[in-house]
Amino acid sequence: MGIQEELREAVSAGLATLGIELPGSEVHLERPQRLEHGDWSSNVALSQAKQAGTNPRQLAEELAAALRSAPPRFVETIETAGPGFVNFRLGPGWLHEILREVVTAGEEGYAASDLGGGERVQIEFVSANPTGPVHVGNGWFGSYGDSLARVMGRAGWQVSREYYVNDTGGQMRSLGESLLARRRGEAPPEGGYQGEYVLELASAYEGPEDVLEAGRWASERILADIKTTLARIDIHFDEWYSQASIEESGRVADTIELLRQKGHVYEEDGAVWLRSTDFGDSRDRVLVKSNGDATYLAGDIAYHRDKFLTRGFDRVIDVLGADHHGQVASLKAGVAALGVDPARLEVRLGQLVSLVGERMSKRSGHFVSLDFLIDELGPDVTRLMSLLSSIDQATTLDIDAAKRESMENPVYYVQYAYARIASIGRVAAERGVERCPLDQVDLTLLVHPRELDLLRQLAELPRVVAEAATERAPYKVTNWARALAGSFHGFYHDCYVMGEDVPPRLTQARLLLVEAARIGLAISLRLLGVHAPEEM
RNA sequence: GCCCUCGUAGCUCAGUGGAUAGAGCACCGGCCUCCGGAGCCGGGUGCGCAGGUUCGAGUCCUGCCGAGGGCGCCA
Repeated sequence: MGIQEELREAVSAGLATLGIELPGSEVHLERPQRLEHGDWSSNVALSQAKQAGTNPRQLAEELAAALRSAPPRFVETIETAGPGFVNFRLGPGWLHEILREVVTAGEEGYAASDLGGGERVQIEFVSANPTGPVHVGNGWFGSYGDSLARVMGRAGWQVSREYYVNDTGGQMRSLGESLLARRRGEAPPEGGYQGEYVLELASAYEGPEDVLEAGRWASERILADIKTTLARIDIHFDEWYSQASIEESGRVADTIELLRQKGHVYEEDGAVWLRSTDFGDSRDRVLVKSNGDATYLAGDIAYHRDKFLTRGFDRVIDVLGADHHGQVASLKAGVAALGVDPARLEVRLGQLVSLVGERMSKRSGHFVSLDFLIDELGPDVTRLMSLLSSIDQATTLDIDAAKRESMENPVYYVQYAYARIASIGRVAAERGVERCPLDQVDLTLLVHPRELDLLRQLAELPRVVAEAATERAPYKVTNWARALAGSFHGFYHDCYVMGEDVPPRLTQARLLLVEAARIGLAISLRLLGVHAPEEM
């Protein structure tokens, strides 16, 4: 049982002596923002006072008194403060226990959990149309989706990463027309693809003057480039799922038939409609156009039928740009019509990324490619920039500013901490200082405020990873990594590991602390997809 | 017109209904005899506006203002 659970149980027991029944699992505990408020704090007196028929301050006082008579482990003082908080100040022992835990669990085990209970979740992200290079926005949500997958994986979900490849007729034809036009030395048709890349592809194309075949050929080349680009920022997929394959296999028609059998479909004006209003949509939607073609929605429903009913994912998370907001209700309705609980489909809409003075559009050819951004900033900066804040936050990226600031960038701040740790290791090796086994190190020597601050930070990582997973918010890991790096730099400055006046036993304890910091940083950087460099 | 998301320091952003709202950047001062100065220490009244809910609101509700996005037999 960790210290947090022990405190919860103690509070629960203390409340019981006052005639208030509240299970330990429901006791709210938090780490106060200010150190003067102790190491742990509970607001139960505030939340329970009303039911108990007393005022919060009085209840807090009574609870504190009850707890003082049988203080939990490591607790040194119990105080009441503010409107009725009960604050616990702990001795450094609990932090030494954390240190032991971090080093024992190591890079693979620390902050890993079974929170997801092995639930099979598919995360679909990027899914950019293979009609042109991926742009900055794709990379932004790509980093998000990939790090979310890493975070949820560490928190006990069984995660699969998927890219939906939109390689169906209409777009392939348009791409093919643009390609063939370029090969003939003409401008692409109205509404075609104007980008430079089409010109390059056209000069390499040696196939027949067939629009569809030219389009398919081009999209394959483009998709290969997309894979290469995403791999530069360490994004890889378990599955590249072809939309055309669903159509060609007849599963779209099949799905529409299934919906018809379930009575959710009707015909009007020569088209086939889904009665999506029965499932919360604002209007009914067309599944088959009057010209006989299936709509995008029909394909998307068939695709999600495959996700849920054929492949059997417990949960599906679609990461989309906010510009896809309009299709969410229809897709959820379609899923519900199939008999799948729509709550199992989670759509994360990311606010759009804009660039200073740029308007991105693939068709017009005006966009900043992800490759360009990586060339400018490097893979680590590119990746971390997009994981600096919530995807609910609309951002305007200023590439020039990012370059100017690159030496002051948070990435370097964090990586520098890692490099310093590695450097300590090298110096220790040079001086022949070897690390003792864990059970021979006297951790009680670690009492410097900087040391304890670093340990407090390390203690947070399991909670941060769990929160990042359940809230689908990998940027929380970024915040933690920055905070840990800050704690480490402070420690590094004030606490020499192998300084002249540092006794060997303290050196040993600090070496272990440094190793724990390294483990924490390595874990967080790996979750973020950023390198942990030995040197810079 | 209707719907969704977002408005926090000069800038980029944190902030499970809790205590004196925090970081980084930029700006101004300090700090190298020892493990990397890409570092450390100090310098700060800003929650778009107005109501409401309650012991307590940056956080929840309503309205307004502002920004972005959506409302196709496009994908």
